[in-house]
Amino acid sequence: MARLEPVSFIPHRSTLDLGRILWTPVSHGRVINALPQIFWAGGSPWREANLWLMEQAVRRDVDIKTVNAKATSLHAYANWLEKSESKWWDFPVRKEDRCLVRYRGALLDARDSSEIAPSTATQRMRVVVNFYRWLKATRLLSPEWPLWEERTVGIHLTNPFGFERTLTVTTTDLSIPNRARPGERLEDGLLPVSADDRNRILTFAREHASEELFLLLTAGFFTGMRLQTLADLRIETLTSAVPDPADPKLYRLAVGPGASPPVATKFGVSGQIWITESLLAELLDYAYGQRRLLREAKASGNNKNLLFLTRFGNPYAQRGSDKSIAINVEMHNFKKSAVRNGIATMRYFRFHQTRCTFATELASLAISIAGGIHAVAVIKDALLHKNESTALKYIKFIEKTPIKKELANSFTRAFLGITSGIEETLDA
DNA sequence: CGATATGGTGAAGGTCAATT
DNA sequence: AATTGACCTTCACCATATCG
Repeated sequence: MARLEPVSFIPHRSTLDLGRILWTPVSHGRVINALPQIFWAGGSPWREANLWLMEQAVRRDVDIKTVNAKATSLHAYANWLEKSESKWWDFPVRKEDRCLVRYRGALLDARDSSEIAPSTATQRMRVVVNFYRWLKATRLLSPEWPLWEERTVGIHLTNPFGFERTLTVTTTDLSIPNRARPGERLEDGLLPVSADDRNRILTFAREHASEELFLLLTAGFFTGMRLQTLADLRIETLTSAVPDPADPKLYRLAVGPGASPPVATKFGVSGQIWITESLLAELLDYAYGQRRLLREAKASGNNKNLLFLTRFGNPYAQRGSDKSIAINVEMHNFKKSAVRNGIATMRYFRFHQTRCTFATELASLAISIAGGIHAVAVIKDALLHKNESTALKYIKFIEKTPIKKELANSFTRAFLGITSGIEETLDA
């Protein structure tokens, strides 16, 4: 197996001094801490690939994360080359014998047998083709035959204001289109859980999970906030909640970089999140409870006002990134224990499904009261979506799924105000 | 299409307190 | 005081959805 290793790299310049080559650090160069480099199983580096990665890493306009993502794709290719005993420069006359064509086939097989997701197959092929483009441009590879056939296609984009423009891109006959799998999928490819399952999950969490996870799940199911946002909620976010004009039982929380205090959101969207009076009260209860105050005491300065802290007083959202590994891990264990205890639907449960479930419930309620078009506005508003298209997916999903709703459930009662309120404002 | 944000996972490592 | 084990966090890595 080929290896992928991060290497520390300082840019140098070579000068000739009395016939000797001297290497001096480039004065404006940056140190690259984790430059990914690929090594073959025998231990020798894949020089061409590593040079390509390095060239991108020194560019200011490319994020090192992107270089890493590319290295991962190229690493997968290197492994395939070794496993299939192919050489990366092997381009014989027969098209089906060429390494790129055979790699494409291997990716398609892996995709069709569900080893990798369709988007991963697409990504891997794209990166490899990019790499070969660079190889050709730098003359590191000068094959006798063309590696692929290129053509130009236009991609239609619609911006949030409804203007259309066309993006012209070059594609090859090797690229793998990302066909969506059959079956309805929503944001992040997740399916919502039923109201019954939601209640079962929350009941189980109340008994078998930490108080923090229980509250996070509850908040996720009833506000639709992402884990990242929940983990970054501040006490002041709760205390400065304002009642919604549409219904005094509903409050709104300000989140995003524009809120005060700021709360993390995906793509830095600022906006207002709906929360029911009772859930808000429960969170505030927890905020001033002994359990959380003990954690607050251990927290450092600007973390003290976080609503959710680990038992060491650390934020659940990992510093310097948007991950929340502590929660991931507890979710993982929670899932296992739930499955052991007979909640079979928990096997494939992801935290993000709480958001998806919220959106779906809200969508079906909004449709039944205000109709599809108003429902799009409600969903977009509640989930802080940038584009209507994402909200529309939920609506389409609901319209295709027979809704067996118990109209008197608590969710409906709680959110009646939102939908009827929107209807009034839109009618006015 | 290309770039990147997001978050899921196994394994290693850390913390704490009961037990030896 | 050292050991042990439950519970938890962190590290390193990976897949994949989404934006322009």
